[in-house]
Order: sequence, then structure tokens, then C-alpha cells
Amino acid sequence: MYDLSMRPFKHPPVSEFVLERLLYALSDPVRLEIVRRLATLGEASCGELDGGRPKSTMSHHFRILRDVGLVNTQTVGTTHMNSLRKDDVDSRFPGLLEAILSQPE
Amino acid sequence: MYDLSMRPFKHPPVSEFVLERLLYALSDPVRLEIVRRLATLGEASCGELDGGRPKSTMSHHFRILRDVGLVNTQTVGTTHMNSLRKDDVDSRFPGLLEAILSQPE
DNA sequence: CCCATAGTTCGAATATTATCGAACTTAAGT
DNA sequence: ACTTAAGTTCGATAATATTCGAACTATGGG
Repeated sequence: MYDLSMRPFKHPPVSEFVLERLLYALSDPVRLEIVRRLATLGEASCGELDGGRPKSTMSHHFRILRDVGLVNTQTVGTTHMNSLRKDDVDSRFPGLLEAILSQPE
Repeated sequence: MYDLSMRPFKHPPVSEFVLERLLYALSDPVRLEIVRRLATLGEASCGELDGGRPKSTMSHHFRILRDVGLVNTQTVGTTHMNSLRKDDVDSRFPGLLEAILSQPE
């Protein structure tokens, strides 16, 4: 859920989730793909999910996903492990994530 | 569904709906509110849904909602009647609209 | 025919965003 | 210590979006 091991990144508490911002975050093809992959993989490093895109570009997208509360990033050694904050998103927006991610393509 | 009476506006066929574009359209507070109101009212003119905003601003938002397939606009006399293309959206993205619009706020 | 109404379209100003190279940071490994 | 690996942050650029006034269009009424 939400504990201090998630530092040093700021992950917003569930109470600060905003529907419009979440929809915006998912409206970018690159970010939607990241979220889809995380949903199936469970977790992944940033590098595993770049499609040949530069690190700075990926870092930008991951930050947005973190800022809206979709993704949780924790430092494990030198890599950053990302996972979906599925339970948190579900608790704030029941059914939303499933409805979006179950859409084909 | 989709017949010629919808002219002169171009409404995309269901096959051209794109998930990301739909999410983007709904990520704007003004547009999400329009869609919410249409969902409860059934239909409404553009003027009924401006919140004191200029017509040109509203026209811009309605055009985006039409372009992504969310809204159907037909001319009735001098007013433009808008309604949600709920069945069309549902057929392409089952459960999506409901999942989004059922979220409070 | 003139006029008001309801929206659209155009154009411009402002603001946000996406992308990516370059420099920086932190943690391992040798 | 030095080096590599993995990301982040910064800065610039280019593309998109939002907002809104002004001019335009089309419809209906008197």
C-alpha cells in the first residue's frame, strides 16, 4: 500500500488521487503501454519497459505515472522497480483500472 | 446509432474510436463535466452546458468530444442538440464509460 | 427583409507537453 | 578508488492545447 520504503519518490496518498489527472496520464500511448505491461508483469524496472526510447523520456513518463498515483517506484540497488498501485487505485476509483486495461489493443 | 441526420458534423464510425483519444477527451474537467451532464440529462444544447464560458470555448470542447466519438450533435432549428453516443462507445469499449462516469465528484 | 439567436470558425496569445541530449547521482562490482 | 549501470534532473526545442474575442453562418420569427 503506502509505506516509507517507497522513498525517495513522492507517491501521493489515495486521498489526493484525481480522476481527470489519472485519465490524462493514461491517454498517452507510451504511458498506457507501461501500465499495461506492469499489469501483466507485476513489476518491472524502467529499462525493461523502454521501447528503445531514451532514458530521459522514460523517466519523464514514469514521473507522471507516479505523480498521479498509478505507479509505485522503489529503489532496489541501482535499479528502480515499478509496480501498479492497483489496490490504491481500485479503492479510490473502483473498477476504473480494470475497465481501461481490459480494452484490447 | 449513426445515420445521416447527424450531418453536417463529422462523427467518426465506431471502428475509428481510439482508447487513448477517448481518455484524453475525458481528462479535461470542462469536457468531463459536459459528458457527465449529458449522461444524466440525455441531451442538451451547447448553451445549456456552458458554465458562463464563452461560446467559442465551448464549441472547441464539443468538437473534441465529437471527434473522438463521445458526443453526437444534430442541428435542430437553430440549436445544436448533443447527446452521448453511449451505445457506440459501449460497443467498442464495454464498461468503460460506466466505470468513468460512476466515479464520484 | 431585418433582426436576434445559437453556434462555428478564425486568429492570436498563453500555457502545457513530449522528446531527447548532456550532465549529475547513487549503488554495485572489481 | 575507478568504472559501469540505471535513472534522474536540467535545459532547449518543437508540437499541441486552452482560452477567448471577432467575424461569420444558418435558422426562425416578426
